[in-house]
Amino acid sequence: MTNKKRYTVTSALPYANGALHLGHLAGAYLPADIYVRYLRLLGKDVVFVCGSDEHGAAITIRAKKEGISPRDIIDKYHSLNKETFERLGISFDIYHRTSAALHHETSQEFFKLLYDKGGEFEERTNEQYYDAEFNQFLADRYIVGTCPKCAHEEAYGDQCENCGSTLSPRELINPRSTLSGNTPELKETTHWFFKLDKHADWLREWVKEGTLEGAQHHDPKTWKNHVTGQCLSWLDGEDGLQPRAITRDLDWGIPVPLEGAEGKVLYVWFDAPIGYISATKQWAKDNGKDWKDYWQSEDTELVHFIGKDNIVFHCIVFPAMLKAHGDYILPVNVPANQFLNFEGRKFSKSKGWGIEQHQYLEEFKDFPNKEDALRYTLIRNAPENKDSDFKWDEFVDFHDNELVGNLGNFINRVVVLTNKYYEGVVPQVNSDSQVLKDAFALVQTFQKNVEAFKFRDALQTFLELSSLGNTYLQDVSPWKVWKEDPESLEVKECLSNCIQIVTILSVLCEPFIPFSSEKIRSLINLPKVENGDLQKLLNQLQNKETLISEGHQLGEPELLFAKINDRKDASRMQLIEKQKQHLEDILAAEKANDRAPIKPEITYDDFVKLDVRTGTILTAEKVEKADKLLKLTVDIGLEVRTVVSGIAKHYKPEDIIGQQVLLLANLAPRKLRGVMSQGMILMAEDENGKLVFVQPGETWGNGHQVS
RNA sequence: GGCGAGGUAGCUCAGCUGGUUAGAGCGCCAGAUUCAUAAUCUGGAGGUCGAGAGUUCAAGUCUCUCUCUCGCUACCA
Repeated sequence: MTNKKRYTVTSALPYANGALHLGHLAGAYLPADIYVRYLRLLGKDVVFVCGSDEHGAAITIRAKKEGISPRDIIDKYHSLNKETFERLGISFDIYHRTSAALHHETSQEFFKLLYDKGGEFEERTNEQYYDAEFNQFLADRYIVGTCPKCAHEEAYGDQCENCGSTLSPRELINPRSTLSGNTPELKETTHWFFKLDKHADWLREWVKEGTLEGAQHHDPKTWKNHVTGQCLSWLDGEDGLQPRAITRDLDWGIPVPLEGAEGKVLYVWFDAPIGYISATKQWAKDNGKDWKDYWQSEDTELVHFIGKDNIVFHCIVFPAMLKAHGDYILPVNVPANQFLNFEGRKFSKSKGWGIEQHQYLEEFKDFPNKEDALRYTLIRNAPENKDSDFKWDEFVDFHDNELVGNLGNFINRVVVLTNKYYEGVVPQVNSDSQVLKDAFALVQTFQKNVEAFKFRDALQTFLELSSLGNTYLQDVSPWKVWKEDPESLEVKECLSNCIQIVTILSVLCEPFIPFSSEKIRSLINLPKVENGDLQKLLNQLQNKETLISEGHQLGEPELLFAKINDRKDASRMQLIEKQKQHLEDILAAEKANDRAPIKPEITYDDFVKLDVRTGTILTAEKVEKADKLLKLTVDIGLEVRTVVSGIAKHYKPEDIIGQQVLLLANLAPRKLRGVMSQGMILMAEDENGKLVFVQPGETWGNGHQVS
């Protein structure tokens, strides 16, 4: 954290074509929310913006296929995501949308300014395939056709998956649109490209050294390794930076603000990051602020929170745009997170693997602490520097051990004891005791961690503070002293110190578990934490002032958190078991469905076209520069064939010499990794992908037919 | 094969620019305690830091080689 006057914090704009899952939350939204809430607690001037990214071909295509309008789709997901974030306590100052008129204007102005300035864009005209029925130009992957190299009939416009050739759509024989199935026509079209390449030099210096035009802009050591690494691999990559198209032929998006550019819109990655700016504008308008203070003032720190898939856009492309424009500040940090997996696998919507944010809220609607339980677990195990894994068992452990056993229990002990001994009134205070000094030290460590975007460590430090309280309480054991002497000063001091610690906890936890913070405050009968409260607390600790004064009346004891693994009430554990069962069902279903369905019927004539022969492997060797390929020579009686087979992962060359096999002998020859393969070895594959030779059941001569 | 990340206690992981007996949490074992949601506190066991070589007075920490894992990618089935 720099000591700037203002802070502009952004979270990646979600694409309004679907719901978000826990990985998104852990990656870009929760960390940003924590940082922002922390800044607010310090009394900083901060704006936290986000919103829906609502343009792009995926939305129009889906709309056409479903027979609804793009507007229907974006409205649905915009409200779903906005509302879900709210319910989870993600405290955006504004959740805007890129379909808003203000955003269209802002993007067009931005484009126009770069265009008029000259030197930033170039125009390129070429012919592209066009689907007349769907009335749009086709991206490469929306075109299929016959591969010119291997005659595979389902090759994509950019690549043939059969022979691996890199293709361009024009090379396909019999191209078809995947939208309408029709043959697309070629049409000439013009697009604008942003000359990213001309920005490479200063970008490299900016990323590597943190300097901008000779001046120190940020400390590059504060950037995460994987962020810097990925940027440099782009900047120093084989082809370096290339001009990138920033327009598309589409009827859904922001029209290119130029004469003769009808039917063209700004491409998503040009338009989406500008969404941060337009969101800020709208917020400023609604709140009587000047948006320029937050984007064009050197006194402002800009931070983008994103997932690792977005690093290049936020560390290279968008900064280049901002710099090209000239009036804008650049991000001081882009603390991108890696990915969160779910129970050992990637989130997969189609397979039902994982859980979406709104689903979680729905499934756990009867769980008392659902928002903070989730926030806590996701941060506790956030993919800050490497991919991490969400597990239900850990969710239960973290919740029950740390939130309930450590934090909740400490607070409860303190409130119960104070109520028992002093009717809930804060006893005599000594704000200069050692335990409070220790607590202050932990608060400072906590701050250091948050400011370095180490939220996992911050949470751990937070928990250490709660542990400090438990240990202290145990050491003094006021319940023992009390039995001897109910008027003991030691007991009063101990409990008062504990109450001070609870007060600190109630503030520190607010960025992470805001709902619980409020509950803790009500237990100690203080108002909800508000902006600047942490700063106030720091000053008080520094000056050894009391945080909560003698005579203050606490609230009634009440349990903060309910254990999940509760012997008296199984209901919460059942929620978890249900989730785990759901995953097991998916796995079981996968296993059951693993046998591929029977292919479409063929005739006997089709079958007899195959010439399968018995054979024996004579020699085998690895094919160079290929992990899976073995080059075999196979004796099929009449002749010896050279066959390349993808079995290197399953068999060592020396182990299969003499192996009897079945060979598809009349398959068209094909070159693989430079070796001509004359036929194909028949293999059987099980559900784990294990391959095994298919062979005659007894020793058999070579060259006999299989029928 | 290429690119990237990584192999540190049973599990999940910290260990920055090389420097005293390698750490935390969970789990396990033992004990203390009863204010508290079978919570808490204390102590203990457990690691030749993937393998080998090298640089160095000194290496999880630097260099090289090898090996294995994961992701992307290429080649497949």
